[in-house]
Amino acid sequence: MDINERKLLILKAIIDDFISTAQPVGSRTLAKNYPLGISSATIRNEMADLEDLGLLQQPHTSAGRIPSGRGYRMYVDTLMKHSALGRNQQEKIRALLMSNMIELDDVVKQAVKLLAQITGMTAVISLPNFNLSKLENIKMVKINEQKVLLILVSDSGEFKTIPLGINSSNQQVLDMITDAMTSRLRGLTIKDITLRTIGTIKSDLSEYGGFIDYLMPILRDTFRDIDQVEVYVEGVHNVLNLPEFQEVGRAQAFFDTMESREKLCEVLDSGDGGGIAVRIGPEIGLDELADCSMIKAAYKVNNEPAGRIAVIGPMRMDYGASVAVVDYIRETLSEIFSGINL
Amino acid sequence: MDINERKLLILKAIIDDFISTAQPVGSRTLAKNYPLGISSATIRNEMADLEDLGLLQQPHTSAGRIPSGRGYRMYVDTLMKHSALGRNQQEKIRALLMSNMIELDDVVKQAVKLLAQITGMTAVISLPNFNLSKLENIKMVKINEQKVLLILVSDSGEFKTIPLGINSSNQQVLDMITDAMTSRLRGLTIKDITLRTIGTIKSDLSEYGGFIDYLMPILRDTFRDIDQVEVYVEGVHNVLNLPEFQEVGRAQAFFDTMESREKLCEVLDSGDGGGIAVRIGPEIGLDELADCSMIKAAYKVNNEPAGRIAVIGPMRMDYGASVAVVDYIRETLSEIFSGINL
DNA sequence: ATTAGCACTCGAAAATGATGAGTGCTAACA
DNA sequence: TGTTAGCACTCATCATTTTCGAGTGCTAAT
Repeated sequence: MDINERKLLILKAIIDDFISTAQPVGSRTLAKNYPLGISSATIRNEMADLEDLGLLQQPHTSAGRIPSGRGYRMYVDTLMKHSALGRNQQEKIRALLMSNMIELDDVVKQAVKLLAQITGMTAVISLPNFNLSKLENIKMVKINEQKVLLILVSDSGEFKTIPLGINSSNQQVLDMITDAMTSRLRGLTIKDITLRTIGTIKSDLSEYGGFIDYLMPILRDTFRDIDQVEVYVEGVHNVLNLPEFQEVGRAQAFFDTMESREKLCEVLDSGDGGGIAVRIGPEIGLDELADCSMIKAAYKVNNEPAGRIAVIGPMRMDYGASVAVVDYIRETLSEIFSGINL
Repeated sequence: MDINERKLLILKAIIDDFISTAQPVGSRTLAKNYPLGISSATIRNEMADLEDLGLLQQPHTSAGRIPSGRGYRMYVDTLMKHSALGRNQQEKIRALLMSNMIELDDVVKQAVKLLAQITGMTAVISLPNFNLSKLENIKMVKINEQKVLLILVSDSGEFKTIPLGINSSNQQVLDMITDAMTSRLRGLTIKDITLRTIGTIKSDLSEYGGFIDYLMPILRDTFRDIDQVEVYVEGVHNVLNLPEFQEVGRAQAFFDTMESREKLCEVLDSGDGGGIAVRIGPEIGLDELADCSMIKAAYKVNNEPAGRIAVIGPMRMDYGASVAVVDYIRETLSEIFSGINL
């Protein structure tokens, strides 16, 4: 038995219905609510075939059918309607994201909030890894007798501040040191900085020997420790509105997963870099999310792939709408971050 | 009918039992499990009296009794056992909080995590309001052609960084300006800074007229906008383990409340500044938390009241243990923050 | 190939009933 | 007079049964 046009039409109708009602859908309701032009009996036969093909499944004998993972996959790949985002929602997104924010972080935080709010699911976004951007400038500012603020500026205009507990020193000395560091380190990524690199700086500054000996180990440790990728999550609690999360245990497991930065990173970073990706159930690659789906995309900074943006929700999500939102936000972010030093 | 020693003993037993089982407690179990030396019938009579006194209540006719708000109040005020924290837990807390952290923020974040973890409930902590600390130093660091980092240092050694979108200028000019600002503003709190104060700075720097005209409105807006109190929340999801939050709706309402910075601030800041406070149900002063309890305390920085720390959980919480933890953490924080410029 | 008809399945919801923890009251007792 | 044993009564909880209906698969007629 092979799959034909009509079977696909029925599959689409079933999935559409299930997505909006969260109830197994039977032949009668299908015949009634969708203009398929065939009777429920015929639909029944086709549904049995679709089940044999592994695209549908039955929770129990006398229930309707629900889509299987493979069913959703086929739906997403070939059946679903790719709706574009409404004009007014586009406006809203642009307005909020383009309202004069100075820092990339702020824009990204706003974006993830928006994404969660619009989709009613959980949104996740990762920031470009600071480690991988090239250093442009290094500064140290004396805050008080015990504290110095280290400022690392990247060539894309992002910066990172790191407070250091360093005993008294004067600003001139700090400036000399950071000037030397900047000339040695400019153009390198943080990952590139090795013990040797730091050693060369020391030799430039023999006059401040003692202080340098004190400072360098601290800087070495600092550079070594800047490696966490920032991930922002929003709308975790939204899932409580969905029928599939009505058991507290289920919800709790989801929350736990969403609190694990590593798991999220793993899930975000897996797979192709390119366009927009829809991961269904086990495709996500994480047991805890085996009955969820994820839509993710990479946004760009200066036309280079930078961070990832994703929506996570039940398998039964409105793929069409969600893809549209993720795509539009990805596009808007990439546009905002294109070619400008914020 | 007045309240006597025995009634109090029974009340205490009931509350102790209810706290650990979350089940209405009846006369028989009470007689069986507690060495009260009287029969269940007598206990029944006393319980009826306690109910008349408004200290107990009955979910329905044929159930046991549960404590009322007033019952808990009496329990907390006069009956409960004030347990001290175990030696090893004390060690753990000290070790974690005193491990060389440079910033007050970091210590506080660690503290709130600990508090949530130890109590198994939700922990909230507010940071000292930066607005109210005296300015010690002001710096501006040029990040790149479009961006300047404003650094405000308080006399307690805390600082705040604020990125400003300011077009090109050179570091010398920025230094001149911040020197002037520092000498004018040192010792003031941010709240003290008015339009007039800013005006006086301008007159000091007539030579940079144009740039000042450009800069001042930005600074004015910046100062005006630094007024949010930071609040950290941890362990919101812990409540899902408690029987009183097994209905999703209930949990959701709680989560929503915990996400509202304003509500939390309101609740934290209300009432006396002094020692440790236990707020039971409606005493919290927030409808959404009317069936929760909160234990809160103020910690000190440099021996001045600074931020608040609190645990929020169901009315049926282990008050003795929770008070002990909150108290110990408050004390440890105050100690860490005493007299030292971090 | 399609569909009407029918017997059958099985979960969900409602109805029923047993259980038992709990109460209040009364009367007997120390 | 305070305490307690005894008893009738209440009522949530749980298990069992019943009913209901949406849904299925199969067969025979179109």
